[in-house]
Amino acid sequence: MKKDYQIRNVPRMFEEVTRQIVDYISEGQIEPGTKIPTERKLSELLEVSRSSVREGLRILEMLNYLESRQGEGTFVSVAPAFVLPLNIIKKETDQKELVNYYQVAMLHAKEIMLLGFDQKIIVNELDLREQDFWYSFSSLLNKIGKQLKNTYYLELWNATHQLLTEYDFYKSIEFSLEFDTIYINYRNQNKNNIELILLKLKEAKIN
Amino acid sequence: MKKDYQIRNVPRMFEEVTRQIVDYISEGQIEPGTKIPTERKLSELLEVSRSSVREGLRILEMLNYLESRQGEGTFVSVAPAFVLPLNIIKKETDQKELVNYYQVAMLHAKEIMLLGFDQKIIVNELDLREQDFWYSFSSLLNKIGKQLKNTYYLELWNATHQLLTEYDFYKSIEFSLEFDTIYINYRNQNKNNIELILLKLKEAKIN
DNA sequence: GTCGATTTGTTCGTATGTATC
DNA sequence: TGATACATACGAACAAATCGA
Repeated sequence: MKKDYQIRNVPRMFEEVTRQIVDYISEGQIEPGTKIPTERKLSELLEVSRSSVREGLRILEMLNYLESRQGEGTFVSVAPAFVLPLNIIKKETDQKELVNYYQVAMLHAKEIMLLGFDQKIIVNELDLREQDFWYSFSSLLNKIGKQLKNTYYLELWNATHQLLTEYDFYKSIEFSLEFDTIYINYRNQNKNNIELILLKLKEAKIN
Repeated sequence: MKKDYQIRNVPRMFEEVTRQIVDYISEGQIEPGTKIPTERKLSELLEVSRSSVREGLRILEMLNYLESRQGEGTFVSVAPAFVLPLNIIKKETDQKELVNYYQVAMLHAKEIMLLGFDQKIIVNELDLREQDFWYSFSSLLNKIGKQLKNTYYLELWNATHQLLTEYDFYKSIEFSLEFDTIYINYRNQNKNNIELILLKLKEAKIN
């Protein structure tokens, strides 16, 4: 008699711990930066061993709910809506995976700019002459994206962009485009031009 | 002299453990389902304590690189490209967050269908008369998305869709649409119709 | 600048629960 | 039933970092 109809039916201590701590934070409306009880206190409060508490804390730390610092304590931080495993575990990766992330990034870049038009979001004071294309582009997207009702498009952009930067992906893209071209087209509300540019960028040749 | 220019400069054991295990898996091209050495063996091999090994394993388990089963062992599994913290830690959530995820989901649904057109992906044998709209819709997207060069759009759809289902979000959407409408329009390659339908769905009223 | 208290990081030994044969 | 292998869990101890008196 197999029980292949049920997976992970046994809850484990550390899962309970993560649940409790998340509840503690969200119910208590604890602000980011606030210190939470020490591992030993949590161990007493939740009536589990310190080891189990630590396993739970690891999970929350990795999801960016918390940050632990030796000698100081454990602090609440701002959890992202999306986590990219590659951002946590730096491993060897083939170009194909990165291209996939790149296309997702560009999809969200496009959505951010188009929604920026619709919601008439104006971006001023962008002086990035010294910076490279992708840095500037990301700055623009952040200025727009933060003002959108839905900030998840931007979150996904930032998560993928960070990954692509750390894996040094952009250098392998063949394209010739000044950032100003994008910036000016956005300010002039040339929707069609922007769509065209972003499409070309998305379909750019990768070395 | 403060060292605020550097965060997390001290690597911790469990981080080293995760890195090593990931390397072990990817370099050895270990197939999903394969058993990895026991915690005690890993502890000896990596020359760290059992607790540290376990903290590392927790991380990889949560990112779906691994799965541990008591009494059996720890097994390699297929890691996703995106992780949604809400899918791991079930906590109370306000509707606003879910709407954000919903819009991201719809963005990717649209991308999957449009790319499905371009790449002339044909979907047959879809008999879902007994199922509800979202189940059928997701089935269609999966049939198309799996055949795309870039499967990350589908991954993001599935991750968000799973979340929305578990949080029982769809019942709060006001819309009246038969799945057949979408299916027929896709088969007839009515690109404009599809775009229109998906836009309406994305902008649907939420209760 | 030193000392002591606090707190996380890490290790080890032991006991228990679960699956397989 | 028993034996073995393995993950789960606990608690005590010590190391290392931080902070304030």
